[in-house]
Amino acid sequence: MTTIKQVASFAGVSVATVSRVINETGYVHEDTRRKVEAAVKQLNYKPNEVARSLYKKKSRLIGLLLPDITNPYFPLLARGVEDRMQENDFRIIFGNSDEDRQKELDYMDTFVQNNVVGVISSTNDPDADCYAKLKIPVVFLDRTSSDSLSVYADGAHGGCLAAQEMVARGSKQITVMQGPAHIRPAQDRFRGAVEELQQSGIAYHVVETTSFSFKEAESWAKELFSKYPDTDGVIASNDIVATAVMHEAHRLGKKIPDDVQIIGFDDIPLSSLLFPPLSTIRQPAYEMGWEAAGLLIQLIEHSQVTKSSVPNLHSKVLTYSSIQLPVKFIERDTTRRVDNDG
Amino acid sequence: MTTIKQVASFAGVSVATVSRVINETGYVHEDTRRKVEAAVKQLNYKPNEVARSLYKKKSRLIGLLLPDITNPYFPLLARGVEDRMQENDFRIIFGNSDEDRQKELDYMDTFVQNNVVGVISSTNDPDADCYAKLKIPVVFLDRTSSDSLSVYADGAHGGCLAAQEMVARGSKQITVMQGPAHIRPAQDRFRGAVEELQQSGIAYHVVETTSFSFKEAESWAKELFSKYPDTDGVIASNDIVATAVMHEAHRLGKKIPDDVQIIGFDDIPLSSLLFPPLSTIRQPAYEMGWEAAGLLIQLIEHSQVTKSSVPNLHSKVLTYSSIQLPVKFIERDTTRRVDNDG
DNA sequence: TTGTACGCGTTATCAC
DNA sequence: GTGATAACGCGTACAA
Repeated sequence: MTTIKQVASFAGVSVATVSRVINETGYVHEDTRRKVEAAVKQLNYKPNEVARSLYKKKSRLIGLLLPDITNPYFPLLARGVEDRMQENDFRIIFGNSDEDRQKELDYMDTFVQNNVVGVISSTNDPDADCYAKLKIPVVFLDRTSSDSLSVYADGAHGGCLAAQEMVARGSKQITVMQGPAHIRPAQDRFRGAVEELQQSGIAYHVVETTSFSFKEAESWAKELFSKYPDTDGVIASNDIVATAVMHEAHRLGKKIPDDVQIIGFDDIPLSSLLFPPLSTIRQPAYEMGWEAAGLLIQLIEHSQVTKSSVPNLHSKVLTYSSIQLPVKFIERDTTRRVDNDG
Repeated sequence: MTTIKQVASFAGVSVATVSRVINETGYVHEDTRRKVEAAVKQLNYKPNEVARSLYKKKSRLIGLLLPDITNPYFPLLARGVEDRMQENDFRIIFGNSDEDRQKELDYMDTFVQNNVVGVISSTNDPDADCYAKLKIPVVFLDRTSSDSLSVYADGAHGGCLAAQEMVARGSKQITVMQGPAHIRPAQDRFRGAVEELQQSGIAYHVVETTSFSFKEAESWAKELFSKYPDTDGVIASNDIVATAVMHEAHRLGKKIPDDVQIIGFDDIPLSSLLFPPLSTIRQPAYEMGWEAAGLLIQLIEHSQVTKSSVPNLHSKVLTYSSIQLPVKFIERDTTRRVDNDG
């Protein structure tokens, strides 16, 4: 690897001068600049990011922590983050937390040990110590915290929407699957749905679930139809769970959507490929990742930032706020057309 | 962030001593060790990886380059890599290449600029200059190169298997979808299938495809059934394409598997969730990632490595070789039971 | 306009 | 056993 020193001697100047042309800082004679640039090109010199990072105490790296990239919801988020970071010349140190506290801590440690300039995390506990102690900006993705900046979808409204659409399409005996208790967004959408149902005075049951794994979802689906056989509408906690419900309905010979309507949540790529294609509440996952990255970049670039909760009106300071993205009902074929209302 | 210097003065020793106890190198009196350890704990000292990396010219980072994490085949690979790396205290700088040469180069550059100690890449051109020039070990994942170490699945055999199973289940008019020309594994499985078909003397047609995107796959599926309406068996280039074929067959009112059998490739999580669940050739993606990471770690740890192609029998040297993992036919419901052969 | 010299936090090589 | 100290590659005062 060529160093700045080699470039310097090759160009017959000092390292300081090379540094100046590289970073476009300070004066440098046109001729010297050309010599240096020639040397850089010829030696194919690329500055050593590690040395830079050590000196400046900041790198071009950001940390990205997601629960599990294997869960089809997260790759979209990751891609949104990556694309925007890439465009802005930031690179990503990536890790899966498995919602495991220890792994989360380990990753946060190595993030700071590697001088990352910011982190994006999808954690269940945004108020955890490891984030509070951080001296670099953090953006929570798909999760919310009152104290920190977040990018998330409007889960409550999503749940509400699901309930409305289902009721509008004639379901009278609705069962709502309640997602894992420790996952905030799952609870938000659950509450949204339940509140809407209560207001409309529609009968509903609740089935509790404790994970988003398909295997387990299958057994909750069985439980659902055995406990509440009259169910004619299911609001699932996400698309994976909805898929399990579809399978079970299928197995029981129930017609979808005639006997039972199903609405999922997320709109993962899978959803449109099912038979019948799944109606669902779409979270704009890619955009969420994209926005989170954008927000973090802003935070990084204007380091002294005031959070919107405490706007400082006396000094010219940029204020940033959390971003809530809208969700949307995606009508496909596990719900009846509104015309056909029963 | 606490530095080694602060730990040193806190413990009343020199930085050298602290370094010794941290790295367990050289002698250090039991009492001193305890003092230092206490200081480390109290100050919550974590060595600065960047400084380490600068001095040693090697980090605990590896580069992982995948075409597109949004393609459901890749998260499994990524997770396999991540899990094994995590266990061995390596972290990952991750990027999507989109099969784009420039992005690939950019990522490789930043990998070396950040002193990564190894890279795992799923590239279409393992013989590219940027890999040859690398002074650190590389493992190609899901792709092969004669000159370099790879971890991949036996695509040719997979294609052959698909053809065998399809023929054994009575399809007489088989159409094979040929995957993108620039993607080696796709061509391998295609060739495997075609060779097997030729040997068995079975009639077959070929439909060319140029990507793995579902949108485009839909039009090829249409092309398939309009050009070759008698097709009673489809060997798809992967599960996404197979799904598109299922959709089209569905639309045309063809019964699966009675009128037409379909076999996919990969066994992505989606496949088992379709209706009917998709029969496919399973690539052990997670294991592939896991193995690639393992191989790379070996390479990193015994830096002077002889590739298996040139075994050096005269000196005690470890030799490594590429790893080919077996594929497997996963019988689900888009193929008929063998008993029911037509 | 340019060069010298120091420091960023570590590790390793010496002396002591 | 332990402690100075010179690197690692870069950026920036400061001097020239």
